[in-house]
Amino acid sequence: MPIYQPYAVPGYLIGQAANLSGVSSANIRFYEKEMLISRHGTGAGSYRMYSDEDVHQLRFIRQLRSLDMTLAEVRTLLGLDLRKKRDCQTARDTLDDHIGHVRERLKELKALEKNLIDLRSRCDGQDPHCHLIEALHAQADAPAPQQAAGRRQAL
Amino acid sequence: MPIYQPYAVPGYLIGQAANLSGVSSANIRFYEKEMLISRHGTGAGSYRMYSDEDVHQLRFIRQLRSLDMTLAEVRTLLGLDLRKKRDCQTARDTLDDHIGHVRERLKELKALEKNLIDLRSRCDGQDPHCHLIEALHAQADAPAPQQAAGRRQAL
DNA sequence: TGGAAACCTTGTAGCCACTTGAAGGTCAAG
DNA sequence: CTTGACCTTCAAGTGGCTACAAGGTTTCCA
Repeated sequence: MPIYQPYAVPGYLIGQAANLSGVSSANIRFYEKEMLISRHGTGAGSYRMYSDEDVHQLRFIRQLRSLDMTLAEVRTLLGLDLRKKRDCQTARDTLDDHIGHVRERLKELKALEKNLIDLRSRCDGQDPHCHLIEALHAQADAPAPQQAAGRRQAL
Repeated sequence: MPIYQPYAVPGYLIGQAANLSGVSSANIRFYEKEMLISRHGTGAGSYRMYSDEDVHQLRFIRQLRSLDMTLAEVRTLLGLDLRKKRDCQTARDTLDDHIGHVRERLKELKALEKNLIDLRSRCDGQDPHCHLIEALHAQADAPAPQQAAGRRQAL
């Protein structure tokens, strides 16, 4: 069964590039708008066409995103030359920063878990008085440890 | 120095409520729009006025947000009666779910940290060839462990 | 030749929980 | 009457997408 195959030109349609890279079509267009991937005219129709290198680039981006890097970080890492010492330094710095972010967020989440477990332990559902709701309201009025604990963040 | 004090009415202006609660003025207006806090007409001017109870409610919301709960969860917990058994159950369920989310995210982040550290260890900046950039590109082309690892998420 | 199926296009809006900015109104004190 | 400290509404931006609507293009099959 010959799948949908328009044009006899070399390259992939966006849907095929999506399948090969694991990045959705809509997302590929989004990356194009964000200038993480370039669009090259096909001549024939108005359909976007992608080469094997494009697909690699998409997989590369996907890989960095799966490491929770921001698109800004991805932009930094895209186009680095592994033979240039400066680029290698840039890559290491970027990664180090990112590891720092991850560790910070880990710390916050661990503190959060502890806090939540402590709260949860106050209520077993037996007492006619709900110590859980009570504790939440009491903590709200406590003045001290307000600024601590993580507000919801990107990572 | 008698600070800015318009009207001799009991209650706080939005900025005062913001200071007392730790929730910014803009954020209070946002919560009002989201119906997490109600606006009561002042009669006098067109300024919003807040009571001590309102301030408590804001602090309560802030407390739940500092536990990384969503506004949907906050909505659920707002207005629960600590004397009702059903409400207590609701509170416990909500908290249990939330702890589940936090633990899931912790797991993901820990896996991520490991992955990143492994990557980082490949490059010391001595080799003329950057093994870090190389590894990133190589991992992008590896077919297997694609779906694993966390894409950036809310928590 | 005609029509359905499968793909593509652009554009817009929505998600979450806010923050920032513009343009202007209201109040108290000097 | 001005200053300035506060308030108002409305709109848009943040990040990284996803989803939808309305329509165009291409291939295949009867």
